[in-house]
Formats: sequence, structure tokens, C-alpha cells
Amino acid sequence: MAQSTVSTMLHRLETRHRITVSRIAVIGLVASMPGHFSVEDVLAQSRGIGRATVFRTLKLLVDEGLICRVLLEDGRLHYRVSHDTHHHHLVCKECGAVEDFTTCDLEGLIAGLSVRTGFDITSHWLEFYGLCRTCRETVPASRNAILTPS
Amino acid sequence: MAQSTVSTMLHRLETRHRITVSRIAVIGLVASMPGHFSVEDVLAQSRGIGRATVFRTLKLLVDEGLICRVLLEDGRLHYRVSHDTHHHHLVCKECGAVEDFTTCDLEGLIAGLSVRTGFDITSHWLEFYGLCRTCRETVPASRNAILTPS
DNA sequence: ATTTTTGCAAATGATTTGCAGTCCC
DNA sequence: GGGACTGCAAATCATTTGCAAAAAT
Repeated sequence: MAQSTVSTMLHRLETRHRITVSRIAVIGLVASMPGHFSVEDVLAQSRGIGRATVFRTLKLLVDEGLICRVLLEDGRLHYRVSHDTHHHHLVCKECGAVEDFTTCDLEGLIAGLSVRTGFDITSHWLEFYGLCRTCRETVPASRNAILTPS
Repeated sequence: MAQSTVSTMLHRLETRHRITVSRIAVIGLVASMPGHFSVEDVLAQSRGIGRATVFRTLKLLVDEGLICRVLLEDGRLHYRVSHDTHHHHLVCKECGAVEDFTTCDLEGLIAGLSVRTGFDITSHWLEFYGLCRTCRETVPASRNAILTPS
């Protein structure tokens, strides 16, 4: 699974960029991460690869759409291997599990807003937070802080 | 307008915190900002107030709900005087104008997702980006890059 | 009088940059 | 061979912290 992810990513990269030892290593790390990860997570395992190269490679992967950014509830940005083109995330606040979902029925809302405000709406951020099935049963009900980021 | 904002904010603060010269100054700056602003924007005008105090005060204002975070398309966080409790932003990519909107008809989407994934969804980030009416007429149509952040 | 808040300067942390050397195609 | 890429270390930028002095209630 991770292996096929790696070859897919490399294949998608080779058209416009060079395949190098460092890039293969970073992509390997990225593909081996469970769920979402920070730059720090990658750096921690990237022995022998320059810090700058890790940053540069991650940026490259984002630009090429091979990984996507995951916005955490507190505003931090994590990354994640991208599976679909347009999708959103549902992040568990407790264990960090992420579910992707592609249905984002915002068309109606967008249409209404466009008319009302005169904006030409071209993109959006949408992320949901909550507790996954497992954590729901584990986490004490008392800790039900409702922090709405936006 | 800005003045009344200042007194409202001070009044809401005095219950649980001390009103100090620095806080009045920071709140004055915040209230005078056109639209959304970065910490940097405040720091740039905060002569005589310690850097740390500016950070601490902004954090305090966020915690008290007096200002809110605005997520920019590229992931940067800005701030903005908060007018409603639960609302979202519509940000112009060109001039930075912000419209608030409170109707976020996500209930249906949330309900469906909850059932499908087993998540208990408690909060969300939702921000829209586009061109405001004015910029729509100014910006060349060729520059219609569709960058979907998430 | 007591507790909170402040300013400062140093510490920390994250990301970028300049550049000579190296590697890929 | 030549441009793309790398590692390194230093530079930059953003944010936090420790602490003694100052200010608020």
C-alpha cells in the first residue's frame, strides 16, 4: 500500500521534476506516516537529509497536489497524502484520526452568498472536528468543550 | 464607531481582568484596523508596548471572544474584531475585504456525515475566498486561478 | 497589601536563504 | 555539460518565557 503510494507519487513527479535520492526518501517517509503529520514529524525521521530539503520537498508535493494540508482546530497546519482532488477532512480531536469526505453540499450556500454579497466565490476551507466512534466511547462525557474556531 | 468598539471591549474585559494602559492601547489599535490584521500589523504600531504584551493581549482577546481568527487562503491566521458569536468569513483575495455571514447551513451535511462516519462532530472551520464586487470589475479575468486549499 | 500585568532581553522554534558542491538527465 | 537539486550553516522571522519592577484593585 505504502509502496504503491510511493511509486505513484514518484511517477507523478518525474514529468516536471527530477527524481533524487532525497526526494525518494522524503516521499517514503510521507507515505509511511499514519494519518496526518507535521513537518516536524518528517524531520524527526529524515536522517542524512538536510532540513531545508525536507521543507522544499514538502512544498513541492503540496504544489503538485500529492499531499494536502490539514487544518487543525487550533490553526496549525499538518499534511496528509492526498487521495482525491477535492475533499475535506473530519478530524478526531482525541486520536487524530482523519476521515475524508468529498460531498460538500455548499453549492446552495455559495449561490446565496454570491447574490447577497456580490462576491465571486472561488474557493473555500472546510474542516470538521469531533470525536471518532472509538474515542466517543472512551473519552469522559464531561470533556465536551465546544470550541468553534471560526 | 471605533470608540464604541473600544469601550465595549473594555467593558467586557473588566469583569475578569485588569484594565491597563497597555491593554487599552492594544484594543485601540485593534479597533482601528481596517478589516482583518496580523499580529505584525499591531506590533508595527505599538510603540512603547512590549512585544510580549501585544501577543498576550491578543491571545486574551481571542479567549474572551472579543476578536476572532480569520484563516487566510494560504493558511496564515489573521484577526478581526468579533461582531457575532458564531459566524464565518468571506474574504476577498484581492483587496482583503471581509464579509461576515452567520447562516451556515451545514446541519444537513453534518448529520449525514455523523451517521456515515460515526463521528460526533462538535465544531468546524469554514471560510470562503473570492473576489468582492469591486475587485471583480478591476482584476483581469485571466487571473482566475482556482486554488482549493482543502 | 496583594495579585496581576508589564517590559525587557534572551530563549526557543520554525522556516528560509546563500552558496559551493553534487547529482540527474 | 548544464541546469536542477542538495546539504550545511547562518540568517530571518515569529512567538514564548523568566523575572524583577510597576501598576491595578
